Amino acid sequence: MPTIEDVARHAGLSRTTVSRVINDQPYVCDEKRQRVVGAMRDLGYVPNSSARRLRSQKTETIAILLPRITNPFFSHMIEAMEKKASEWGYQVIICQTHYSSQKELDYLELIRTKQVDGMIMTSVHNEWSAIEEYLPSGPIVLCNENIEEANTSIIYIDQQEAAYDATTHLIEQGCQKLAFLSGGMDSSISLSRRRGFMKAVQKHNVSFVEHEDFNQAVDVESGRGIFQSIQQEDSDIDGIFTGSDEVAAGIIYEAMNKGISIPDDLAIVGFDNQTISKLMNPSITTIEQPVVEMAEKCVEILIQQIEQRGRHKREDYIFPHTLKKRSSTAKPMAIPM
Amino acid sequence: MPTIEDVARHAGLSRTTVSRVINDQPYVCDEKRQRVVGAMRDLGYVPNSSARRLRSQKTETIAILLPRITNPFFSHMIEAMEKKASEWGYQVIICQTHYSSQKELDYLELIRTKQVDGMIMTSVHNEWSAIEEYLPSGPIVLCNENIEEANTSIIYIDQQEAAYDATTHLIEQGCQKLAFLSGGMDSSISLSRRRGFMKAVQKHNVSFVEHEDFNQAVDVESGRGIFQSIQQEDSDIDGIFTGSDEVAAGIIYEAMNKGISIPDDLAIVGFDNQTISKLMNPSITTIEQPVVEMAEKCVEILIQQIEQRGRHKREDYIFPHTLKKRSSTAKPMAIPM
DNA sequence: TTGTAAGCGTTATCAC
DNA sequence: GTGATAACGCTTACAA
Repeated sequence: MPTIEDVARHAGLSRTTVSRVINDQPYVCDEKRQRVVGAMRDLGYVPNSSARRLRSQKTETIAILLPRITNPFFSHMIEAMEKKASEWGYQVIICQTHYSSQKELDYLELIRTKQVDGMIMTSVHNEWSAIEEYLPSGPIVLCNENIEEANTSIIYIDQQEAAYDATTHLIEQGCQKLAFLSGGMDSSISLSRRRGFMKAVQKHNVSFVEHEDFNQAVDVESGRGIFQSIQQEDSDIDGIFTGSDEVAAGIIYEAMNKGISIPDDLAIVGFDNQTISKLMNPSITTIEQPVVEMAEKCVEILIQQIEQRGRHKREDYIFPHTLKKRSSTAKPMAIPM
Repeated sequence: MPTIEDVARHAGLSRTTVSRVINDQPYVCDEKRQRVVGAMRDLGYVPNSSARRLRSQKTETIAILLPRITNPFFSHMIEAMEKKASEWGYQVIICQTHYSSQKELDYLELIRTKQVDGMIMTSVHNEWSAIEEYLPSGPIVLCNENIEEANTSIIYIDQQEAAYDATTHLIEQGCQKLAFLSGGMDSSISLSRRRGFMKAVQKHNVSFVEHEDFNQAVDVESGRGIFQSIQQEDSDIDGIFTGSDEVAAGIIYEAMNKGISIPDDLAIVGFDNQTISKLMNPSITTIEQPVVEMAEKCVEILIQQIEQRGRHKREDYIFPHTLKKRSSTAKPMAIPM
């Protein structure tokens, strides 16, 4: 591997001049510039990026923390983030926490050890106070979760309002007894959605059922399991807010197998407007988030913070959501309210 | 940010000794080891990884090239790769080529500029001769595509055999006129599958239809489009090999809308055994690949090559595939053969 | 406009 | 056991 020194010697010039050419700086006359370019080509020179990083204290790399990339919501988000980052000349390191707070901390070390210039967290599994410790090492921007105490910029949709809209829709369709599913008791997202659900339920004075495993609804399998337990123990539930298209798909799949009619016997709302929500039969009513726009905004903000240096105060970017009404809630004799 | 020098001063020792402690080397007495550890803690020291990279000529990072991460086949593959790499202490950079040969070359530069120690390519959009140029810079392992000329290790399933099995299954179910869909004329995967399809068709002397846009079948939308064109121009086709569960889902979706019965009027085979193939109604007959095992093997081989240095000769790792028979091909009056 | 030289933070070599 | 010292390959004051 030739170094800048080799190029300089080959061109009969100094390292400085070569460096200037590499970095497109002025103060090199055309003739020498050509000589350098020629020498680089002759030797097949490429700048060593480790050396550049050490010298310039920049990595042009960002880390994205997420639970699992196979969740389509996150894979769409990452797709857009990587694309945007790449346009700005940044690399993306992917960090799957698999819902572990320890792995989250391990990955946060990347910013302390200067392996990345900045970080995006799409989920948060530690107390904010623990994450805050890393802020002095470089910018961290949140995308998706809205942590109240967080003193850094955040991108999200109004989860409470979204859940309220979805729940109200179920009620408008004539549901009398609801269930609220979520992917965990502790996440900021689940908490907000629960608030929205409760607000709608209380406003319209509709009853609802709670159950331990309603808070473990994360994928198709858990959706299937929950349907079975509902059928055995709470078969009078006639409307479910799932918080996930995959969970909704699992429930619908199992319901069809058992001959339960969706939406007549049971109406269901998903979340995220994933491909599957359109393809299922019946198709799934769901909440759409502008993932791509959120992802792009997030990368822009992060890179801007990286390039400006210094500490940045919190700014909230709240994106709009949309209720996509489809067959899984289209009760024939819905009562207009 | 404290440096090793600061720690050394704080502990009243030399950089060397501190370095020995950091790297768990012998020849440091217990007392001084403790002093160093204490100093590191006091100062909140973390080793600077850019400096380490420069010094050791290693990045502990690998790049994974893929078309788009939103394709579930690839997101499952990446999930497993990242997990495995992380177990070995390696970072993963994600590189989406979006099917562009130029972007592929851009990302290959990562290995020349020593930003990564090695590389996994899950798709190939350049001539092998172009990619070969990068081999001297570091190991590149292929996972998924089987390039004949490639002089590097490869992991794949026998695509020809898989397509042959799927096509034979369609024929066994009584299909008389088939169609072969693929995601592009030029990829090694499409070519192998086409060979397998042709082999089955010729062996059983069944007819088939060719059409320009049958080679542009990449996602749900193109599946829908192709169904429409088939219905207009080739409505006597009664069996389709799609090469993709998403395309199959698109066709089924559209067929249901148009009142065409699957599999009675039209049987369909997908590929990859994605979540959606089980959930669609009718469920999709498909070919399963052991993605996770392939991904893990691939990372192991790559890391092994990285840590052994030197040039490695090609080895082929061929994984088994399985035909998952489901409703989309379950013709009631199938003729056993 | 060009070159000299001093680091960036580590680790490896060698002498003590 | 321990500690100077010289790289690793690059950028950037500062001098010329």
